[in-house]
Amino acid sequence: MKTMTKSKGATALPLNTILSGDCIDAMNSLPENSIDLIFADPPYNLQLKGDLHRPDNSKVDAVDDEWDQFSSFAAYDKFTREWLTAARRLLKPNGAIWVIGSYHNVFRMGAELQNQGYWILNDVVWRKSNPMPNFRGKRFTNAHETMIWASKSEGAKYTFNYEALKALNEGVQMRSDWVLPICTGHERLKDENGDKAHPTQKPESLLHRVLVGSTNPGDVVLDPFFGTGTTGAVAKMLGRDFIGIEREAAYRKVAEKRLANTRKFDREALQVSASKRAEPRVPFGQLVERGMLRPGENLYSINGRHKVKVRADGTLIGDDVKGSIHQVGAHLEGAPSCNGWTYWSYKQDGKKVPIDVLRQQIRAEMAERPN
Amino acid sequence: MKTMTKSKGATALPLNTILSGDCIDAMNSLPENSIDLIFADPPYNLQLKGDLHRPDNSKVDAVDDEWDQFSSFAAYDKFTREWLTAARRLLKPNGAIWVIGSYHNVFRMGAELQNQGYWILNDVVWRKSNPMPNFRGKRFTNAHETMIWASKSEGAKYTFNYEALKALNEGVQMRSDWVLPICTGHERLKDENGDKAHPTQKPESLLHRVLVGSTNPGDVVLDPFFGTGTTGAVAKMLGRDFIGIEREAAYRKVAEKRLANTRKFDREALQVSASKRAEPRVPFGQLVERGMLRPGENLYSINGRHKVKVRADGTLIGDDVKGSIHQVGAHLEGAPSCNGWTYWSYKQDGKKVPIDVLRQQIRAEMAERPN
DNA sequence: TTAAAATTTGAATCACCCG
DNA sequence: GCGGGTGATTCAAATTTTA
Repeated sequence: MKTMTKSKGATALPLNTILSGDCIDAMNSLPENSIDLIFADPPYNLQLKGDLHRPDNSKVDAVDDEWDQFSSFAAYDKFTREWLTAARRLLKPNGAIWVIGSYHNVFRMGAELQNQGYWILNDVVWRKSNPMPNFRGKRFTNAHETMIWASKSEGAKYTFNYEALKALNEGVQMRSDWVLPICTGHERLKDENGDKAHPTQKPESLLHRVLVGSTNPGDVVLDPFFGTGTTGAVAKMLGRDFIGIEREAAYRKVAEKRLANTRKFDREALQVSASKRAEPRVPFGQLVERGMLRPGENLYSINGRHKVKVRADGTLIGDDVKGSIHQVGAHLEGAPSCNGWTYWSYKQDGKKVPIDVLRQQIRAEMAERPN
Repeated sequence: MKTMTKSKGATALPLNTILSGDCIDAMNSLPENSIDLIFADPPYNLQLKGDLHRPDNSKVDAVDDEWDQFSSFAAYDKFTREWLTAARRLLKPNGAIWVIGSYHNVFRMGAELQNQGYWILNDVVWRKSNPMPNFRGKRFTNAHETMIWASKSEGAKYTFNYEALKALNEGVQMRSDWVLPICTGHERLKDENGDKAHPTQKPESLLHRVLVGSTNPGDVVLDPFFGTGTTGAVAKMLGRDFIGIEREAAYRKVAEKRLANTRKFDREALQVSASKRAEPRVPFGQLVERGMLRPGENLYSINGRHKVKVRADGTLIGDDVKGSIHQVGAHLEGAPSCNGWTYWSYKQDGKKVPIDVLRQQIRAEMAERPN
């Protein structure tokens, strides 16, 4: 499945592969403005002091790997500054980034994102339904992690599949707090000894929501701290291309095997609920041109308080106002704006019918006979 | 109720009073190592641009007060550095601080806390049960704010009333995410015109949990951004002493009146703080995200007459229909409504199993570990 | 008087295309 | 790049009004 396509000038993107080595060097080897989304789960700089034991004296298998050790905040900040700089260079102008962390590192990442000109869109809380309890009763159960979602710069046109996320949430808009279980059971990858292959493997459900919400099929997703490849696996399932970067050979090996066993969902399943904004624009005048409404015909406001006349050029005229369906509606309601399509009705057989019904008819025809 | 006690050397603490003026000057006028807990709700530096209207065209009453305006991140950082420095000087060696903020400012506060040698104990997420929605469908509903709880330094013996919090949480240890409603109704203070007295009044339930958890009766609690005095009111109710600092005379006036009407150990108010637990809603999309059902998988109607496919966003697609599990079921049966949970089954080992079984599984998980 | 329906409101970095 | 026109967009809870 490895591919080298979507070349940008002289350099091609190593799509659907895992690069080895230092993530900053690897990122700098890729062409600028070439990535749609970055998901980054960097070392958390945990600063654990000594071992932690449960009440039964069993030892907690803490994250004490060498890669998570930084000598100081300054060292961690330098690392953060460098990889975020490399990441920003890679992003397309309308690309975006997600970073995930805990209170140990997320404030430093968030501040650095802002310092570099990234524009924060949301912070999203992953609320774990089954976190590890606080065994000593000295603090609150650490039951969440924080993600930051940011565009490359202020004003960028980031991807946000609002309707798809709303559908995922059964018709209510998605909030900034996501309740999802941690990665356990069959999904949790094991090494040859049967121990967990990676200490902080993220659940696929988390990446599913991130990728459905902020990418489209065919987008290129980069994960500079690939680990055992959750980002790549979910990207592949969802029909996105991925690039992983991972320093540790053991993690790369587990990820390669995982990806080989991952299958893309079928095409139909990848279609998601689309926004109305994606529908083709229909000028109101077309209803008049097509004879669906006649010049001189009356339109009635949704609240029944206003009556206006259609003119031959597709504008409306009322007692003291004329203009487009939107302008006249806004003026009559004293509102800053008005969607004329849903505001006005015409009379058919004595009954009021919203003019939006006529727009639907035209759109249906367009779908049948494109052009 | 004003008192001047607990003198420290030559300087006495102005207990249970509201100091006027700039919070940094006021803090510097107080004796060092004298405060048990600081709760700080500083300006968030929202940087709002134009107006925002709801879909019904009503205008959102934005937080555009002069006190929330900063010229740059650098200016905001300088402000943060200065007040956190002054605050740290005031704290007793075993004292602690809480700060609250949103993604606009909380990362900068968190980083500065760490830089100054404060030791972060938890970040706590206030999940709002009734947040303002995202009206334009451009981002996730901003449904939470973040609090950081930190001791004066690493190794300090901070106060944590584990058992009291566990009791507040129906016998389960308190987690780092708190579901509480925003401040509305009778609790929301009004000015002479009947408008809200302060744009960002915090709910007493939030402060109740903070003060029960991290102070003891008789402790001195300082709030350098006192506003309309929620911290003071809850402190008084709980038998803690408070010191407030507030720049705006209008807020001080409202707070003084509020405090005069507040009584210690107000049973009724304590009841209010107990949060209601609602029946958990499980969106169908979560079954897809969690991998319990896979995009592309078939669902079968209870009568065996219909077969549809699951999509990645948790909607269904049939021959000529798509939508939620409920919408598609209703359409296929020609019914006005349909409970998709009981209407659809999936196949497991060749046998049809109602999807409601999967919902029961998730509900069971949630019931095991409530909140 | 009571229940139901309608209205109000909340720390918000909240369009996009075309000429 | 700028200005103007089109037209898409909300959830929970408290309060007020209507039936």
